Amino acid sequence: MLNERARDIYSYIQRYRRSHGSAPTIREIGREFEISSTNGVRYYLNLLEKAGYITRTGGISRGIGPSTDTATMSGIPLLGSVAAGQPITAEENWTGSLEIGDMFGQTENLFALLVRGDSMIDAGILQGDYVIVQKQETARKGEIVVACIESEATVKYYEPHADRIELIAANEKYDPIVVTPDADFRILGTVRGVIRTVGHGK
Amino acid sequence: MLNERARDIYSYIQRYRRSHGSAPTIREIGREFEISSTNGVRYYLNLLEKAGYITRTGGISRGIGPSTDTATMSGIPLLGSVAAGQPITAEENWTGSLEIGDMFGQTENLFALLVRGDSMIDAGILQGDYVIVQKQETARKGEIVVACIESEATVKYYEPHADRIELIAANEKYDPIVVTPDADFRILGTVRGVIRTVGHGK
DNA sequence: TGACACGCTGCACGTCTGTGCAGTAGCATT
DNA sequence: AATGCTACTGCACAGACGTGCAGCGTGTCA
Repeated sequence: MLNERARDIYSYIQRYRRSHGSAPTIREIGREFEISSTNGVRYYLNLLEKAGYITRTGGISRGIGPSTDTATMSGIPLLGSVAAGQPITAEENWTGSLEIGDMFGQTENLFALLVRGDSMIDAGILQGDYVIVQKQETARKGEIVVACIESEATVKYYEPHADRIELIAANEKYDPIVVTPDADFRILGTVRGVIRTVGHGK
Repeated sequence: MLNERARDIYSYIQRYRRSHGSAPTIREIGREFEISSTNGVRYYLNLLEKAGYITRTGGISRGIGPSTDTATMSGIPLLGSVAAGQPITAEENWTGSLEIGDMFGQTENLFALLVRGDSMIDAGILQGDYVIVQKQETARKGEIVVACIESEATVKYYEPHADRIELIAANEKYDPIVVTPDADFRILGTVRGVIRTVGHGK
């Protein structure tokens, strides 16, 4: 839909807003991307507006607003719920967005997952909670990871051993899952936080 | 620390930024609060800046930024931790702010509390979690409330009876607290959510 | 009753910023 | 060789916007 440079500019606008609290000006964007004419930038802003990534208010300074359809907003994308197939690819499974901002540090590689099941109940992660996940391929011993085994995503404690990896639930009802080196196993990320809403269905 | 009008203006700035993606201009704030002179507004902006609520970049339009110390940001004010004296009055005990946005519906009467102790562990609320609390004087049976008994704030299940109120912990180690009608008891709000960050101290 | 802080008004100035119009180099089509 | 699209350059203009300076009415504390 958009070319790479347009997406870079969109990303820059988001980052700028996060750190400055306001959108950048046309000239600031131009300086960043070495576009000397304001109309070079306006060309891209028109693209972004037509594609629905931003809304613009004419005539006023820094009139670049977020898109109106609630999802794209800012925050952390909400990608679905753990225990489905293997989502985690950003555009698909986009079921909304969590507004968390800088609470978990850099939001670049973060996303949220809705937890299904009670396997992490002793770690205070209940059914219906959202886990905030940092996307990464590795993890340290004892961390809570979101992993993909045989196309199934789960949340578990990560316990690597010399010849195998154990994924341990925080619930006595469940036995550890032992992963051998030849299994179809991949770490999707490590859990960095938990968010829960209680009451009146919300 | 700040008077009411200054806090109203701060709140307006936050709301404006959320909906427009940029901070308001001095004149826009003036229009909203019926302050006809730009310097009437600047007077308050100086207060807010000195108090650390905002940072300002001189000379540029919409140069009102969020405060640099990560906490205050926008969102929900963070008022301290449960089990202290009796905080919950907005200005005092303001130890930061959680960026949650619209996740819990209207953020007007919400605030966050850091949980101390393990009395709600079976409800998935652990030590170090933040509970999101809706400020209100009443609660329904079975809701998790933040209540103030004899100047002590606690988080418990709310179980009213004809002649007394019971506050029940979600931990077998603790017995219910029975509150008689003549006791010094007040509901501060009901718990609407839980947020936890895990890993690397953050 | 004088001094001083608070919470503004009013205005002029200069810079920041979005907009409109005109033009161009490179590339792919036709 | 002409056409058209992409991705810009360059410039001038008007209005948006922050800043500085001067002044004023009200309340309070001494």
